[in-house]
Amino acid sequence: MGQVSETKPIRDHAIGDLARPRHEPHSCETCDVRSLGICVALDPVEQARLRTIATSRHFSAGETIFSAEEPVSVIGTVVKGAVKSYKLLPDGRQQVVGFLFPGDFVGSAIFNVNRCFAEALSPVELCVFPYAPLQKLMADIPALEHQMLKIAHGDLDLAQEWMLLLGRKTAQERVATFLCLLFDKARSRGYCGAPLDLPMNRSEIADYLGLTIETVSRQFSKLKSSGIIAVSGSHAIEVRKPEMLAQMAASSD
Amino acid sequence: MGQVSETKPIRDHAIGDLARPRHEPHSCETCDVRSLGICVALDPVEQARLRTIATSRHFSAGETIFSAEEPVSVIGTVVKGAVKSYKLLPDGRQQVVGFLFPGDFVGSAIFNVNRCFAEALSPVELCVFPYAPLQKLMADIPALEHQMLKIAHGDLDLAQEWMLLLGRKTAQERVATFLCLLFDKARSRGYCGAPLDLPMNRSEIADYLGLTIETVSRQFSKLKSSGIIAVSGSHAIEVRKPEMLAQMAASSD
DNA sequence: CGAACTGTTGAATAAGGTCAAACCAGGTGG
DNA sequence: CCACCTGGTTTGACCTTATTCAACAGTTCG
Repeated sequence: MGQVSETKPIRDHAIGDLARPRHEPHSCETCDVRSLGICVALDPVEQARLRTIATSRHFSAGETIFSAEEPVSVIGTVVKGAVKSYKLLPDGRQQVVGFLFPGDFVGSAIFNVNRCFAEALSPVELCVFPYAPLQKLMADIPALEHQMLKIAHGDLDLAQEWMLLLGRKTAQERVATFLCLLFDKARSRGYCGAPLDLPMNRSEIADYLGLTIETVSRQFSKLKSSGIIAVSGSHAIEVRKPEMLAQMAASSD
Repeated sequence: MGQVSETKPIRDHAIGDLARPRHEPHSCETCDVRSLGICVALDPVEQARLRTIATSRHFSAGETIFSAEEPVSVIGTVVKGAVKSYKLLPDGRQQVVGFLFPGDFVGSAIFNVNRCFAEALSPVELCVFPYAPLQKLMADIPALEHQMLKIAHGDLDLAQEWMLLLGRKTAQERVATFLCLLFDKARSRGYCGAPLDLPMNRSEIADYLGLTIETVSRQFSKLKSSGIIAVSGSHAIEVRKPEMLAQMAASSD
């Protein structure tokens, strides 16, 4: 062991954080992710209050959104793009603890120091809530805090499900589980049948699954040659036999 | 891979659940774990309200407290003993997602179906809150819900830290991290210097660390022969060189 | 068009798993 | 009180899976 996946080659320019303009968020009425995440649970009045503190922030692909051990700077909902959340070992070994998509919540409203890193995988738009005002709103709006609790428990269950994957599944099962997860997520958000778009590269998949890029690549090749998936250009994947994939996810072959 | 640790040999008699008497909890004033868990955040009046719905339940060593996929039956605080929380794969492979000690919260107040299993490792006393009344209290007492949120975020961070361990650490680092965790926990609760008591067996440690019993045993032997720990009877461990252990936890050797 | 990545494939290696035997401690019963 | 049994634990020999190392192919972009 000791698989160090070279941490970020070029795409890291977390400078200009102060200079970056903070826009008003796009109107909540037209927001794509209003039906997801934090807003679902709020009535229109509460939603309006939340909106008064919200700002929109953009991050370019590869940019660090926040780092572990630093004071919490960003809390909010992903509106566009994809984010990876990860932890590091002193020697650089990396574990991705989650990929976040539109509607997902990023950052912790509870701790005041970040426990993990977050990086934009593609151009990302975030609907951000500043720390102190959010605290106040959480204290004021029970539905908001309750929704946060729901999200936290969902995340916890997902993390524990991933512990099962990392601790007990084979490489084949891990890759199958990963693709199933993406497939199901896409389907639940109105997947039309077109190939899935993987916003992360092989190295990031490997760091999510506790494997090396080579092993991930080999497993993809296997799935491809058995006709379960079709790959075009390594970032677009079409799931041809979802049932077989689901079956492989739990019991190897 | 495919390490199946024989699931519970004899110690499982989850019968008599209905017949089991539910006692009034011991007085909160004398409760050992009042300063931990859910109660810390509450003022005396709130604590009293929580007490009115609390009952005390006992489980014998090896008894199943609840099972995944079943309606939530038990939510509460561990008062005495130790609990393991775990997930299973269809073929019986097991991943322990957490060991719970006095003061820790067991069960989810958010889902209505259990996402994992819980089993008593030793005779356990739980301070249990029935589902519906707890929901009501959570809605009524903001401090209670906020405390739950804090706990959930703490658990989430721990789970993600464990993902890092399971995905990226070597066997040696895993065992060292595990012992450090127990050692730190013991110290934070007034550890006197006596040997640590491990309420779980090697198989359960293995299922927590994503290893086999043999590997765990070998790593223990290594630590023993290098004088970092001293073992007496396989359930009592004395940490002789905490600094070295801590160092091994992050970077192998 | 070529440099620089990113991804794929192959061969060799090592970490940890599997299988099996020995060991040990705690409980039982003579 | 001690021999015996039994389940958990340790240790050893061997094997498998995934990693490592290395070469090659495909993309992307200046």
